[in-house]
Amino acid sequence: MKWDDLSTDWCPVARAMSVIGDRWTLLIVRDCFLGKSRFEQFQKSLSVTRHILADRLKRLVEAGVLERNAYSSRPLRYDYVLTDKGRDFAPALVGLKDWGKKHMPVRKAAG
Amino acid sequence: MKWDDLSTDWCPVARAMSVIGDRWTLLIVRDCFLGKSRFEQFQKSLSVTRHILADRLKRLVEAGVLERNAYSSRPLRYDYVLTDKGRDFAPALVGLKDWGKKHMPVRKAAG
DNA sequence: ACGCTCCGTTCAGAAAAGGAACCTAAACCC
DNA sequence: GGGTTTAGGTTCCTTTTCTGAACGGAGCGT
Repeated sequence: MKWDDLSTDWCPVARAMSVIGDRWTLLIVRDCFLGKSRFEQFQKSLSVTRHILADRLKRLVEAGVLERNAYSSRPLRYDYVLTDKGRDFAPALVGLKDWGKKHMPVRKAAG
Repeated sequence: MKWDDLSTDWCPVARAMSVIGDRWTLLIVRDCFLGKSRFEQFQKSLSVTRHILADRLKRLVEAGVLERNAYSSRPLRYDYVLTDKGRDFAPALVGLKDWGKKHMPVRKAAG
């Protein structure tokens, strides 16, 4: 199965993964829920390379999860905000958060 | 940020992603919920390369999401079943499913 | 003995990610 | 008006990861 084929899979989980099933993509969406919206904010928050960040933002916009808006016209700057589709991702994010909170305590190793 | 560093991130979503935030890992877990448990079953279902499948199963076992059990001792065969930690992932999976169902209809392109 | 099933492992080539430097365009600073 | 800073990318090269396909081992049927 190729990555792109996921988007037409019979399983809705697989189709969801075709958009957010990436190392960084879901964390970008999380950051959006936490109020971040700008390239530099994501980059500092995630320490992801600018290269990858630009790519993932573009994909999220193409997928309709984020919207790219000019928040300043004089220096012409863009930011990224959640669409309805993106905001609707909240329950899934909460599910992941709850699981992480319960089953992934912050410790390096057992012992 | 490195992949491994996610497991000690302050954010529980990030810590969750350190385990299941991979192309295939979450789909393997989904298959487990759908009753699959054997290497060949996962491989046929996901069309993932055997190499990667073996690696992801090992990680899931190490993370305590799956358990590796011998289901046959004479030819000595193993399968993988959800632990409590793994079963507890159900709500997150449902969240992803709902979002995929609502926002990722099965069509190639918008018309 | 030969092939089949099942669970992997190994290897070469392709794709993706990482890291750092560079670019544009305007603003701000003196 | 020249140098620096801010913001949002892009480009390049190296390293890591993934893919595809073949191989291995251990039992089982015939």
